[in-house]
Amino acid sequence: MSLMDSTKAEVLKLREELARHDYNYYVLDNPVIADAEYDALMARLRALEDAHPELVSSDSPTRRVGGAPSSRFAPVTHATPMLSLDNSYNEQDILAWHERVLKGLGGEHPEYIVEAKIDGLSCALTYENSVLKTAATRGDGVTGEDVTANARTIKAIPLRLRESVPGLVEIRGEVYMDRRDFETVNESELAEGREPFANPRNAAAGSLRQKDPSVTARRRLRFFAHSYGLFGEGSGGGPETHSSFIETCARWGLAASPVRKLCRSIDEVLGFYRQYDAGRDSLPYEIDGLVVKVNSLAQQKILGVTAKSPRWAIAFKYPARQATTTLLRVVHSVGRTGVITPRADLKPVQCGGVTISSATLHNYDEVARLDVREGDRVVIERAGEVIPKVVKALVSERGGTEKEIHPPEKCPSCGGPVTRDPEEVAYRCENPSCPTQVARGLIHFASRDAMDIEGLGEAAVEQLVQKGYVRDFADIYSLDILRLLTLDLFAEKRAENLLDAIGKSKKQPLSRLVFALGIRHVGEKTARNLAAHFKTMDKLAFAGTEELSRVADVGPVLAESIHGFFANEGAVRLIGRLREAGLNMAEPESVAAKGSPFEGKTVVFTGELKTLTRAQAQQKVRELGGRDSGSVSAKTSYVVAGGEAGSKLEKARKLGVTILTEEEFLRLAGQ
DNA sequence: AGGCCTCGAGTTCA
DNA sequence: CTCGAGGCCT
Repeated sequence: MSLMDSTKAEVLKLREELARHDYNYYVLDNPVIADAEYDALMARLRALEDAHPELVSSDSPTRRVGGAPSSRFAPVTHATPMLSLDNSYNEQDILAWHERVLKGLGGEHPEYIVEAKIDGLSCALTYENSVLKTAATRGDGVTGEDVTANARTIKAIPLRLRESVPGLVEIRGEVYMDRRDFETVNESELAEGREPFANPRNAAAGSLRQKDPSVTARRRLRFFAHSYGLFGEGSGGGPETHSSFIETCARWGLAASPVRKLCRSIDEVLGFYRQYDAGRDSLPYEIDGLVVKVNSLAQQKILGVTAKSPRWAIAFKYPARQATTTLLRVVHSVGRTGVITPRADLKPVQCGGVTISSATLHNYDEVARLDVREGDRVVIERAGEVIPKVVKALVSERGGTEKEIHPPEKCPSCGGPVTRDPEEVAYRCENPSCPTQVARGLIHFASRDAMDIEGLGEAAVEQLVQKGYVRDFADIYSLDILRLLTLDLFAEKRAENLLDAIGKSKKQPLSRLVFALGIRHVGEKTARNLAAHFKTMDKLAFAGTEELSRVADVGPVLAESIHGFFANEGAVRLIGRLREAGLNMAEPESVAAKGSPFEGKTVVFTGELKTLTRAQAQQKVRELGGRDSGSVSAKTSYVVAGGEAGSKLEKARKLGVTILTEEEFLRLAGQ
C-alpha cells in the first residue's frame, strides 16, 4: 500500500468516526467520547486534509464551516409547497377536526401519530444520492432562502445519509435551540453588548440566517425531521405510514421529534396532550404544542390539502407562555422603603391561562436595557414562575408616538425629591413621611409575619390614613370603635374583630416588633438575631455600632442602619408611645431544646405542606433548636419536600442533601 | 480579593 | 421565586 493510500484510508476512517460521534451526540443525544477526544480527532483530520487538499470532499466534517460568507440568501423554490398547519387551542377544536377527518375517510377510523411541536423554524434539506445539496428556509411556503452554508454547520444534519439513497430526497424538519444553549447564546450576546434574543425560536431563526456560517456553527442548533417534500425514485416508492417514514429517517441518521406517540383513537390523543402538558416545563427545549397527523399516507392522500394547510394534520397548541400586547403607560410606584419601581400597565392579554394586565419593569436600568417606551408593542412572558415580565420591546413596530420612560424627578406620591445612590440601582423618595411610604409601612407592620393584626390590610390602612386617624404605628393602638364605625369598610362585627386583633398583637415577642418597625436591611431573620442578643428594646435602642456588629449576620452596613434608626428622635418618641400603649418590649426566653433531632440543623422547606403551614413548620424547627432557611446549599441538613416541590428539591438532590417527606418531618418533630 | 451563603424586598392573579 | 447586596469564610 502506498503512502498516499494509507493517508486516504485514515482520512476516510476519521470522517466516518467523526460522523458517528456527531450522530451519537446530536441525534441520539448519547455521546460516547469526551469532547477533548472528539476535538483531537477533528484536529488530526484537519491536518491531513490541509496537507493533502486533493483528499478534501464536501461531506467531510471539517467542511461544516465552509465556503465564503454569503452577503444575501439566494431564493429557492420548493419542489412542493411547504404548507403550514392549522392551529387549535382546545379539545373542541381537535374533536371538530377529528370529525372532518372521519367524514373525509368515509367513516374509517384512522391511526394518529402525535409529535412534539418544538418552536423553531422549518427547513427543507435536499439530498442528492445521499449527499446534502441544499438547505432552505420555509419562506412564504413556495420560495424560501438558501441557507445551505449555515445548515451544514448543524451537527444533527448529516452531510451524507447513512444509507445509500439514489436520486433526490427532500427532508423537512425543524431547526431549533435547546433552552440551555439559548441561555448561553444570550449571555454572550449581552456580554458583547448586543440585544439578547427574546426566545429560543428567535435565537434559532437569527442563528440560521447568519451571514457568517462560523457564527451559526457556534450556536449549537438542533434539527429533527418531520416530513418530506420529495422521496426519490429507487428508495422503494416512499413510505406507507408516517411512522415508517420516521424509522427510515432514523436509519439515515436524521433525528426525529423527541416525542412521538401512536394513538388508536382521538381520546388517546387528548389524554396524551393532558399528560404531556404537566411535564413540559422540565423538558430541555420549549414546545408550544403537539402536532397530530393521520399516520397512513394513503389516508393522507385521500384527505388532501387546502390552499394553506393539509387536512390530515393539525397543531394542538398549549396556551402560550408568551404574549404580545401594548404597554399603555408606566406607573411609578413607591414602596415601603421609598424605592420607586416602574410598573407597566398593559392592555390585558391572555398568557399562560390567565389575563395579564400589569407587569413589573423592576428598575430603571432594566427599562433602559429593554429600551421600552410607553405605547410600545411588547412581548411579555410568564414562564416557569408566575410573575409576568416584559421580555422585549418590538422596536420595529414603533409608529413614532411612543414616549421614553424616565425616572420621575419628584416622588409621585408626596412630590418630594427623588435621589439615587450611585452605588445602587434604585431611585428613592427620601421623605420619611411620604404618604405612600407611611401606608406601605403600616401594612407591613400589621402583616402576618410581623405583628399579625388580622383585618388591617391594604384597604383598611388606606381608609384609616385618608381619614387622618392613623399616621404612625402607635396610632393603631389608640383606635376606638366609634372612629372605626365612621369608615365605610367597618360594620360593628368587623370593627370589634380588628380591635381584638390589635389588642392581641401587643403581646408579640420583641423579634416581631423589631421586624415590624421596618428598619432598612432588617428582615425577619435579622430581627430575631437582634432580639435574641439584646432581649429588650432598650438595650437594642441604646446599643452602639460596635455592640451591634457582634450580632450574627450584622456587619458595618446593618450596624449603621440600625443605630441610625434609633438615633432619630422621632423613633425614640414612637417607641415610647408604643410602650405606653402596653406593647411587649422583651424577647421571651427560648426554651433550650436538648437532644432534639433538629438541634443545630438547618432545614429548608419547599412545596406545599398538607397538615401545617410553612410558617408553622419553620417555627417548629426553631423551637426544637434548629435553623430554617430559604435556600438550599451544601450546609443544609434537611430539605422537607411537600407537594409540587420545585427547584429547591432539584438542588437538594444534586447536592445530596437528605430529603424528608412531610410525614417524616412530622415524625421527627413529634419526638 | 473573591466566592459562597443567606437575607431582604418586590411582585401577579384568582 | 428571583435578583441584588451584605456578611463571612478562605
